[in-house]
Amino acid sequence: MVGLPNRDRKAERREATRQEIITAAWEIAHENGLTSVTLREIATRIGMQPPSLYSHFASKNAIYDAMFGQVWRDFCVALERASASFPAEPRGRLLALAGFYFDFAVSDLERHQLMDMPMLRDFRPSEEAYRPAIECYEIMRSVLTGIGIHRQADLDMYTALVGGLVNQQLANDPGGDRWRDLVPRAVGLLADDLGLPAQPPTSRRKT
Amino acid sequence: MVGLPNRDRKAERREATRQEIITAAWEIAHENGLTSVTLREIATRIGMQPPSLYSHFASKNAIYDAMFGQVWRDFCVALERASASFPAEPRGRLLALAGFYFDFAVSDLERHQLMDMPMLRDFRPSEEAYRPAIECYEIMRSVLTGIGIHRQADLDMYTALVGGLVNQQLANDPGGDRWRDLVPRAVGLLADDLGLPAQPPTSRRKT
DNA sequence: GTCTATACACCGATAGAC
DNA sequence: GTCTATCGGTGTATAGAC
Repeated sequence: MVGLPNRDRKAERREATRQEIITAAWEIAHENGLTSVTLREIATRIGMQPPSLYSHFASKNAIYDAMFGQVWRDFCVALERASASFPAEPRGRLLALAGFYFDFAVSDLERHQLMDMPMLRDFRPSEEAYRPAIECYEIMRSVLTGIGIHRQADLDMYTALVGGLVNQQLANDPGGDRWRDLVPRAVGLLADDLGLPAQPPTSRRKT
Repeated sequence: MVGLPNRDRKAERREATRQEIITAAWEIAHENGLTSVTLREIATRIGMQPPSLYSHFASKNAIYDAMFGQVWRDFCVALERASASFPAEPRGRLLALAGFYFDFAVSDLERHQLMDMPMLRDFRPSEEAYRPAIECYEIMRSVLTGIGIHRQADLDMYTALVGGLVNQQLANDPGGDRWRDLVPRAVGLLADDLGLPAQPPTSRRKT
């Protein structure tokens, strides 16, 4: 009896090639900047002719789109995993969330530009690629809600604060710690403003 | 006696043409984005052939350079003029400075991108064009110093805070007020943290 | 100083053979 | 699915006539 193969080798090979293309695109982005990704250069790196890429992606923007979706999925997974270990205590939890986002964003400029900045003039993520981004935002919001941060104005203040630190770090001290070191202080300011309960003294023996 | 003309009409005409070019470049930047400025399009708008622009600027980046220098000079003048009317009282003065910068930055996205963001891949301002930017920074710093803000970490916190609000406003609510409305609150937080004296009650009759 | 003509190096995308 | 060949377009910049 001739059944269907239980592994679709063809589909696997196809997916592997798509990944090769995306990986090469990230390589170029990291070396020469996000806007320097070209079909020619991708093709050269993976040993193809440029037109062959159209067998796997409908256009150059479709490649950006796949990159966008993937990094947001990555962030989603990393955030969900990390948030399980965040402290339960509100201030510690807020600081952990801010620090996690800061470190993730700052560790890869081009990724940050694709995820959070409108750098590519005529690229708009498809609805499908945007879905993980929304999912991510919901996870972050649920963490903040759990701390007691509900009002939109408070969320806006939080995003401006953390985003501002990230941008200054990337723009003025890439690879350094100048604004990273300000994260606890900035989060503390916000926590005071929001009236979060003061952090309990750490590892005090029971009295 | 044949003297030198007291007005150099030729030089004046030349300067006027340079200005025409720069103005056209800003027009394009505002309509289609900073990176969409091309020599072809500039030439078309002022009724020239593209190569003719090289009689006035050595390269496309030289045009960006002139734009960069000019907007920073404009900001310098505006800031110096406005700061004369800032309140003397520290908290009011800090808020006035932050508000002034916020409004200036937010009122023109492309100008902000040229002044404060590294958007143009292979454009680095010349030393001459950068000079007004430094002068500006010194004016801002002197205002902050006058309030009692000296430490680098405090200045860094200020720039991150205000810059963060600006970026969120431009990215997520262009033309709106969502983050503009948070400026007083954010500045208040920072003022508290720095221990600035509390603002006196406004327009209290003398007692 | 402005023009015409052109060089040169790219780019994304398509057609059609194999 | 990959190739070759090519199209039609972008862009900056230079040479030389006027």
